[in-house]
Amino acid sequence: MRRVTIHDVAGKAGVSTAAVSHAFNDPERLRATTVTRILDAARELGYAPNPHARALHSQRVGVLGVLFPQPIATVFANPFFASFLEGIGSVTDERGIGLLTVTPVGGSLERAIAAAPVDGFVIIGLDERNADVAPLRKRGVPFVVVDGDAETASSVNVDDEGGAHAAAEFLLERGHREVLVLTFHAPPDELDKDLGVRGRRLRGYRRAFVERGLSLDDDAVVRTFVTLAGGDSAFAQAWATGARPTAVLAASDIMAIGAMRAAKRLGLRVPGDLEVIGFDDIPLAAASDPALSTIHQPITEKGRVATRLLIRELDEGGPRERIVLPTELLLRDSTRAQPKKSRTLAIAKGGTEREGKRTLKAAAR
Amino acid sequence: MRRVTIHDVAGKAGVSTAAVSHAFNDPERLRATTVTRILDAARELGYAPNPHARALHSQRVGVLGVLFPQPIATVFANPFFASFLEGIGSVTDERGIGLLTVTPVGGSLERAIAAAPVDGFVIIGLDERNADVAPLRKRGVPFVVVDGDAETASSVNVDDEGGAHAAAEFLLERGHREVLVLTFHAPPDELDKDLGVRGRRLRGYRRAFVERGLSLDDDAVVRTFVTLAGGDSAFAQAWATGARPTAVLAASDIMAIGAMRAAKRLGLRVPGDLEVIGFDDIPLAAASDPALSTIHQPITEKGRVATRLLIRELDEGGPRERIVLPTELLLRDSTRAQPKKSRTLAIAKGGTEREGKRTLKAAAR
DNA sequence: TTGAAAGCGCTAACAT
DNA sequence: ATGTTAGCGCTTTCAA
Repeated sequence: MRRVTIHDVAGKAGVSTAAVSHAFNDPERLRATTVTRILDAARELGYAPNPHARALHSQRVGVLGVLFPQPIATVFANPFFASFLEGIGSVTDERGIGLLTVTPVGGSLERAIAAAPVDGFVIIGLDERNADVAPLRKRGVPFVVVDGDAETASSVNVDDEGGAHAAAEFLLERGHREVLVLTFHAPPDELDKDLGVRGRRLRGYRRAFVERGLSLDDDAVVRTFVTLAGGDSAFAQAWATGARPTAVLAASDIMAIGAMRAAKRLGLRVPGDLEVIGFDDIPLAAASDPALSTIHQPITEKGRVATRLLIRELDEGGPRERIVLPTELLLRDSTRAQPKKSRTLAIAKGGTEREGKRTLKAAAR
Repeated sequence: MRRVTIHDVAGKAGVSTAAVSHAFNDPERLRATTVTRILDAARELGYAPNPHARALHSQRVGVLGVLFPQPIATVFANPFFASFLEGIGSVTDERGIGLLTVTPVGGSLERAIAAAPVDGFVIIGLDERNADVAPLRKRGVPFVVVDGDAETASSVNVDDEGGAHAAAEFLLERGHREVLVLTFHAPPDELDKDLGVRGRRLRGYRRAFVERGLSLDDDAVVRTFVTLAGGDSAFAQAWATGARPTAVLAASDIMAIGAMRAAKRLGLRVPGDLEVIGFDDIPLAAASDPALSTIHQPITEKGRVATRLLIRELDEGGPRERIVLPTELLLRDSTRAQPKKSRTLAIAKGGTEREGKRTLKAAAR
């Protein structure tokens, strides 16, 4: 069942292949009757242009890649990424372009990057300094970095440090002194450098302590997996080793929810005996029981912004930008009620510098 | 910043383009020193083969498409699809192939299908009879149908009717007579034909009633959106119009969870005043409060099976298969406890015919 | 061991 | 208005 090509159509319609191409791409150039004849022939034959040939010629496939530094199964299992992809998808969809998820092939991103039929990449959670980014440059397609720093490409981040600081500050202000901090395991290549999102959030927590003349002890900081089970076991284990926290700061909602589960099992009431603040505001946060107080970050918007940036760069070679979206403390039911007029207590400062609280855009470099 | 091509490498290494190609794909053919020289040149230049050119020639891109008949934003927002994609992704990942989500472009799937640079499609929720499937044939690439019937392609389904029957039977057996059934809105092209998944589940519920000499009244069946809000408002509205159900059968978990939310708001206790059984067993079902009793279907496995089938067809032109995976009633806390030795009460019969309860494979047609 | 050259299917500049 | 033709970048016979 060989695929029918432009030649077959040309033959059947008694014209050249150029005519067929024109009939599809620029019908005005041809006499109307010819166009009809060609289109009829195409339909009868069931002709559809070969996307690879088209891509080869036009140097454009109409597909964007989203690069994850981890197996694809773990990304779809993660509500955070689902929301992020939702944002990306909403703009690719509206522009009629495709979305390809790109993940390591046999452990290496390089092969995956080289082989991906895409016009550009959105990369998430990968610092530009990362070795995996080199192949991207080789590939010669534009990319934008999300949740990571970049010198030579546009980037989209949120104010992780500000958000974390707001969360810690809230708890400290209320008098908590026994606070358990749950953070991610460091990625293998990063070790203890506290780079990226994890480092920024940790710095935010720590700064709030320091500002009050307190310190965040190392044994109050537990690193674990970014999963329900991770948060659960981390809390349970801390408890088992004698920790008696009155509050939890979790660097991700899913870990926070896990910690709440463990706390409930240990007979603690949330927020009565234990106040908990997560990070991210994934959809599950609002649905958990009790509903999780958290640092909201605009996950979906982040995907949208990054994708628009990439498309603009593709279409017009637009300037690089460095965007930082705001985060905010969102109080729900895992913290004890305050005045509670608005659910939003504070909007963390946008940008790590002194810019206002809205989107921060830095000029091209 | 023009992309470096095989010609550049050939020039730099002082060989022909053919030699460069050989160095990469069949180094044995060349003298070792030549290979090294070529590879060095390639590295220095930062050469990476153009995936489009490669695809054009080999008629293979190494990418599979997943076709959704709906906007991409709604698919990532839906936990069911996330699990499904997780299954697909786990096998594409392990085979080192890419995953492209394909959704309607400007309302039409046809353009999207024609333009997608893929070697084959997994299509979900689209009956083969659907008009949108014709372009797929034109495209000339193999595809497998999930959650839909197919004559000319392989298909993967679950025993929807059996599962639904088991759920209804469980409730009826316990004496419930006022049962509210929540089902999907019919897709526009399907109208009232009760085709596909929706029809099969509804038939399963109905059969359980009929078998006991009861009937499932039309006003006990509410059609709504497959969302939390859909289930919530459907239940609330039924209640408002005087319905006083003692049990709910929901054709999807998310609607079931929505209904529970509405019930709680109305002061009903689940499962005390109201027993609820969902369908699908999405991850959220286990995490809801109370944990949702449901008909488990192997969502992730379905994705895996479909993808393996497709890859086999691609690689070896394997035979078509028609697979039906089993469903089972899974009792958690939204139904009142029974003996409760095992959480699994019954395994619905696999297959709509009389096959056993394991995977049903029909021979090629 | 290496290279020349013919495609793969399509587009578009340039004829006619 | 329609056709000729030269690529796009790579692979792969076939010949040298």
